[in-house]
Amino acid sequence: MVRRTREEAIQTRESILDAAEDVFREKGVSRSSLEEVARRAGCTRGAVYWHFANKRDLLLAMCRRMDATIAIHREQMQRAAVDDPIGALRDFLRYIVGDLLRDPHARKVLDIIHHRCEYVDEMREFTEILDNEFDSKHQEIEQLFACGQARGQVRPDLPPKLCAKMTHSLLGGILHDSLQDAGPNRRFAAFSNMQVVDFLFESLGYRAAAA
Amino acid sequence: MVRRTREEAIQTRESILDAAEDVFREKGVSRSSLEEVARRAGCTRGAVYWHFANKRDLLLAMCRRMDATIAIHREQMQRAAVDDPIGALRDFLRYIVGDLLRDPHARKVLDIIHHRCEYVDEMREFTEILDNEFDSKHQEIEQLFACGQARGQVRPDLPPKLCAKMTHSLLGGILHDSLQDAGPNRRFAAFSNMQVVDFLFESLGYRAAAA
DNA sequence: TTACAAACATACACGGATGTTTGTAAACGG
DNA sequence: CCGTTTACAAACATCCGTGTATGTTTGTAA
Repeated sequence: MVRRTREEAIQTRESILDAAEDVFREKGVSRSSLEEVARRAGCTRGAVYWHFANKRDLLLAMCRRMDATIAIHREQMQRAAVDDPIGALRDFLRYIVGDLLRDPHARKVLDIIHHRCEYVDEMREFTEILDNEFDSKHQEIEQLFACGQARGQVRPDLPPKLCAKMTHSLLGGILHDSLQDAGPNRRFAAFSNMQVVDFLFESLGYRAAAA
Repeated sequence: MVRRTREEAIQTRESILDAAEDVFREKGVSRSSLEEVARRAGCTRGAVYWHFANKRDLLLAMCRRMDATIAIHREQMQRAAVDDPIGALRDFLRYIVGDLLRDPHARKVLDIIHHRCEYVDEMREFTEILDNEFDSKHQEIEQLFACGQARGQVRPDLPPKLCAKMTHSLLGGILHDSLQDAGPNRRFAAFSNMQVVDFLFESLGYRAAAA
């Protein structure tokens, strides 16, 4: 059985990506071989190399696949930020620590790039993908706080840079923590994280935008 | 030249550890060979295998060497916590984001175990070492907040669990962030991190212990 | 129906890293 | 002063994963 139809080929590609998520998560990226990924996907390395240039390319595709989900919410936030910057930011964070961290696919990929992958020269691109979503969003977050503060949504005595750093670091820490435990206490963790986010915005003196 | 004196042997061991810090940080743990570590240390793999069982053992020793520094401060905190739990905790955090993050050795090692290393089965021990200092200190931190709250050092309406999660996540995020940039803006980052810590405790309603 | 190309499977070549073994000179204790 | 052990260097055996090249079958368009 070779030369599948186009649909079947796409299915193969997806199953390779799925398998990679599992294998990478279990063994770590560098310690897992494309051979095992192929086995887990029910094909051979031939198929893997047909769909992807190498392991790095596979990992990249894996990231991009789940990145699509986040991107939608991020764009939505940017639109909402026009007339409620802080509220939009808060909602985005609530989405991340809520829905996103409850999605198994997203959890795996995030776990991989956070704890199962070594960041070094060639891997720079990955950092940038993540950066686009969370990290180095610093500038944008700071901007949002500046706008929000001008509208009286934030405590006036807090420098936007401090607010941004606070928000950014906290989110990073929450991700770091809650990606570790895949146990049955995930629900609680997600709930608790939500509380943390809410407390943050309360501390920053957030009040809903006066439309 | 072989068979050095005892002192020289110790020096060799240290230089291997130093070299490992650099190599691991540059290439990532799995992508760096013991051969290169040896070269960088001015010896051969023979010396490395004499002092350490394998790469994993070397990494472990590396972690322990710098862990010693932190342990001292942690014990000091535990003593100080007896009559000022929250203040002691705050000082400990200030030490971490201040002095510790300014120490080049500590920065390298922390960077390695945070971003240059894949956490998987065998690496569990490392997580535990780190956990002892920062992570899963959750229980202890929560305990401190409970005590502190009983003494009126913390806003009475905040659950200790929330305070702990807040503190813990924030610290994790700060470490994550500030280990990334080794640029000239490190000073500023350290300063800024200090502000973040202070703001956290202010938000939690911290007030000095009434001795 | 033929001819081509897609979608793989199989086989091969290669390097690079690891762990181990052996050699060896100098320090050290008696 | 001599045997033993220390502290390595050098050489060896081995394996594992990667990348690539080649083979094979089947959709599919002309």
